[in-house]
Amino acid sequence: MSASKTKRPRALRLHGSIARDIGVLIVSGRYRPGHILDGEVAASSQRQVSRTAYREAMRILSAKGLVNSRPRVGTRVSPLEEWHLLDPDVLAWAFSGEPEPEILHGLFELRTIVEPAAAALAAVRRSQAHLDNMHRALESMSKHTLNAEEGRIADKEFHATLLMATANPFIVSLTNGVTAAVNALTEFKQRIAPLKRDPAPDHWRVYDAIAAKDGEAARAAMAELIRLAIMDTPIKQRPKPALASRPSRATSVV
Amino acid sequence: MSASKTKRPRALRLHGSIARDIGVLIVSGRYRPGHILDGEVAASSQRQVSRTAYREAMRILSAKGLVNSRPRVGTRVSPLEEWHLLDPDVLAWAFSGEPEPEILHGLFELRTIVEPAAAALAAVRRSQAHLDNMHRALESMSKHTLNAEEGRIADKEFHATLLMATANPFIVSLTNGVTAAVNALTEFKQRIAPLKRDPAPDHWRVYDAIAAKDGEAARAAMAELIRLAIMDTPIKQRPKPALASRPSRATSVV
DNA sequence: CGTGGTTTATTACTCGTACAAATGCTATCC
DNA sequence: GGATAGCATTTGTACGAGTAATAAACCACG
Repeated sequence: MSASKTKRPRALRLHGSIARDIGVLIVSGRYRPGHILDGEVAASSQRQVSRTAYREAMRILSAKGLVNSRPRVGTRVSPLEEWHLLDPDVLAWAFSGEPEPEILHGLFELRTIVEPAAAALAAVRRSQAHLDNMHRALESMSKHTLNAEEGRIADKEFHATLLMATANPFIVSLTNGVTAAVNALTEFKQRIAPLKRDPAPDHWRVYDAIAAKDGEAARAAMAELIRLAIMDTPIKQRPKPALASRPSRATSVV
Repeated sequence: MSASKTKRPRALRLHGSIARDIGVLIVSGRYRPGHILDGEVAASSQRQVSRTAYREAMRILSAKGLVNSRPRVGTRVSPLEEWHLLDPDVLAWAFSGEPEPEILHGLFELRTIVEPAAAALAAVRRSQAHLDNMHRALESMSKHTLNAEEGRIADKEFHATLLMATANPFIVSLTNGVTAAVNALTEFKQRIAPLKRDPAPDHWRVYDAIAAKDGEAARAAMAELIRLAIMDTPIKQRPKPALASRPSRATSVV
């Protein structure tokens, strides 16, 4: 699991940063679905980069379902339902600013569905190595708390190991995305209001159930953990219903 | 939902087909994680394409977590846990050949977790438009059966609309991937052994529960539907445990 | 007045070459 | 023997030219 220490490029390459910039503009709502970006020549010269680099950035965004390009039309921002929201990068971009309440709620709802079930599977399938790893992570988390970077890494590690213990490649694939989001979310929560409640006990209850190979107990403990995490998250109530009722989307979706 | 009829390029572009070719080689296990692809100049000249096109293909694969490139090292196939398995393209590539039993089982397990919960949400949140759309899809499915392309499209439409009715962007995002896989899977099942059982009644039960806004009934009906779908799928028992016990992975995962 | 095929203009797509930057490897020096 | 500077290799970035796809304008025809 410390496989996440895989050597990566220190800084993003040019095409990577262009993709990130425009990707953030898209997921943050600055470029709405249907919006047509500037042509390759114009956009690349505006940004003072080569057309090659800009095109490679477009390939990245296109691979993540955020845009699609066609001759004679240009590069158009794809409708929301085509976005690969579970892609780790897309998720990270979505949480780079202040996440929309809608997104926040949706992510918690998904976690409420998937993670308790995953905990139940993990309880049955986990190896001793998984268990040890989760134990180490929880000790580190208890020691450093979520106020320290090290504690947040341990939290991520705990959830990642749990999902890996399910031995289901698709659930494992959710790992990166969800942990990326949870990480961003934890930092976000810290920015707004430092956590008062100690989250370690909830995690230990999940651990104990998994250690005992008790699937149903693990499911219940994880459900409770997520419920508490939701309680701790300051969902910003949107005072203006401007964005809430998007007439343009409501009609187009179905 | 006929929004899925969005005009798409008739045929894949050059970079797209290169990405698909190499992507299939990777997900099918021909290129194992850690394998280093040929250098850009060699690979592009072998395929008689420009380095530009080949590089754009690499950017696509990289965006889907299948490879990562670094100067002086080359382009290396990423470890399995970094693959974006829920990406529609990756999923389609995985099912383009004969899917691994491991993958098949994992996908069904994920559906067992997500779709009943989604059905319960959909029952509460669905609009009349959603309901009408699902009704149309089921009528078409009952009429054409899954043996015809039109019936399979209707099946896809039913599941897609159901997931959309949850009004959860993340669950909607699962739509494309899961439907892509289910579609490929249905075709696969048809190739092996045409379906004898009529799947329409199971779908109607889900529909009725959603129409009645009965969340728990919808959850149960969907769970049963998936259970039956699993029964209908000929899981090929792998006689040789060769691939089953991958010592290289087991140690590296945790 | 509409309808179907044809042309055209625009845009992304592909190509080839050249040079720059990053980085693993190695020889060197202390 | 360990740090360090140089080297070689591979990807990264840039530019310019020509090709292919296609939406929209156009025109002939019923």
